[in-house]
Amino acid sequence: MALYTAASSSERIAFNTLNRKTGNRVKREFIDSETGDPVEREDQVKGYEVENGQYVVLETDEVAAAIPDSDKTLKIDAFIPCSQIDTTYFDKPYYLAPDKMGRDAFLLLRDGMKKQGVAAIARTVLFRRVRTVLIRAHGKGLIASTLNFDYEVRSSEEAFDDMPDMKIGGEMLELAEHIIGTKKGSFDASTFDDRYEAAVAELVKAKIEGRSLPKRQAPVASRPSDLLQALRESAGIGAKVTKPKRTAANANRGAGRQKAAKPAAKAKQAQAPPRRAG
Amino acid sequence: MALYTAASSSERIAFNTLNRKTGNRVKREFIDSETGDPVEREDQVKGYEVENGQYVVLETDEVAAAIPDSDKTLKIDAFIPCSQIDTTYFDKPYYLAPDKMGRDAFLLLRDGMKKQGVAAIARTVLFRRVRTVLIRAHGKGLIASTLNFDYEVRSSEEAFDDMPDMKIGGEMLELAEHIIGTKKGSFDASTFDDRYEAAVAELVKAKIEGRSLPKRQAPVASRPSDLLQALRESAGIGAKVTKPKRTAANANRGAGRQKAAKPAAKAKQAQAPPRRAG
DNA sequence: CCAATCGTCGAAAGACGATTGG
Repeated sequence: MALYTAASSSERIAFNTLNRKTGNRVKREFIDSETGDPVEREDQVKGYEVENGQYVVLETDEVAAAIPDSDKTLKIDAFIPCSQIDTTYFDKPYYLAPDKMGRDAFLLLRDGMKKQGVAAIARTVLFRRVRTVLIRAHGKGLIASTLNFDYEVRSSEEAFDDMPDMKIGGEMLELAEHIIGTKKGSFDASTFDDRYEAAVAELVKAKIEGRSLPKRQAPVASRPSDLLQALRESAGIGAKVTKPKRTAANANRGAGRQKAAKPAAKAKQAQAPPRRAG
Repeated sequence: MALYTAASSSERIAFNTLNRKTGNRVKREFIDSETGDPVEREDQVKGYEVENGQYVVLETDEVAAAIPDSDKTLKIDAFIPCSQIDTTYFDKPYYLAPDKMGRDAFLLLRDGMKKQGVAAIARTVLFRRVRTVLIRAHGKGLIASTLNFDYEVRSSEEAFDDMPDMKIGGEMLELAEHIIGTKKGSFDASTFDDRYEAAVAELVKAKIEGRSLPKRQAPVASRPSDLLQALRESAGIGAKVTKPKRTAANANRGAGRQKAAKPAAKAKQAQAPPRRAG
């Protein structure tokens, strides 16, 4: 079977960090916190803090030995009724498709599960961990969701600790149901848009075109991929663009590193945590 | 309303990187990729790569201006039938509990939704983005799942591109259903254990106790939190523990940084501090 | 090339964001 990532934030606008003074990209170097000397990769070891400032040292290969062997298979443990699934455990979704070999078995699994109204609990090694996955029929194929480990999911008891054990009934409940009835809608993913992403895209576009952005204009929400397309088109127009000076010797290195470019604008964390809503 | 993280990997064993030669912790410094000079935080700006090596510069405050204002509320857009929900969009789960003020409204919402078999689609600002969340009744309270943005979820079309449009029927399907029937189980989160985590915990424990670990022993799968407890108990026994040398001048800084240390041996948080969103 | 990892920051035991492994 082949796994395809079903959800990914890779379409987001990606930035690199630059040095304002030179326009060059920035890279990070690891230095000793006491001596300030650079620490090469082969001198970096893992430390488990036993007590304040006391560490047990673990060598890279010792940690690597703990990684489970991957036989690249997906082993089904059991089939469970779809009604029993606790979605709190859901981690990431992957589409599952058959490879050349297992097409018949794949279709049998899909249709058998669909007919019985069950999902499969399976295990597979994914990124160094043995992951439990939940497999369900999904359209023409299957969808596998990795499940959080038991220790990762908190009990709701604490959160609902001082919840009154009271049930609403009678007229009040009818009123609530009426209000709910007036706001019926449907699950429409096209409304799940990302205004921050749109605003950042608009900002970049304005910069490229040499415009200044009106303060706090409400950005038009649209698919970032459309905006990326627009950005690419705008790019030719040119504006305040910084071209880093580079030495001939470094030209290749720099080009290679562009691939590593990573997403996401981190600006100031304007979000102070405790927030009241609702 | 208050939001409580329902799933977190914070109970995992966390390491710090050490310099093998000195036993000191390592920290990272940002340096200019061409000149090699350190780049201070205030000189770090975002660059959007327009073309190979050409960047549009975005200042931190410009990017920050794109962050939506948070009025700290949770606005319900609509109620949708639970049957319509596409779990491919699920991102992270949060428990929702009422604050002092809104207890009645909370219970009305919970019981009204439960009775009608619907979930609420709402919006709130979470970590700089306006997020769409799906709210459902869950035990005594509510659970809110952030939903992936539309552009983050891939169409399954590509993955299921060359899936034969064939349906299994008759005897073969019956056989499949029979096999499924023989492997019926239940959704049991206690079996969702993390063998890698357990093996790493065992490795650390062995190190602390001065044992050497048998090669590739099959680690006993148990809750990492139990293992962490065991580690704490072992810690007194002492073994090969590295104590970083520190200068008097750095003692305070070092102590301060310990807080920053991801508490590997973190005792279970009595109660996760609620993020207020309500 | 993408996605998961990893270390750090800072307060939220969570998210960011550069890096690297598959």
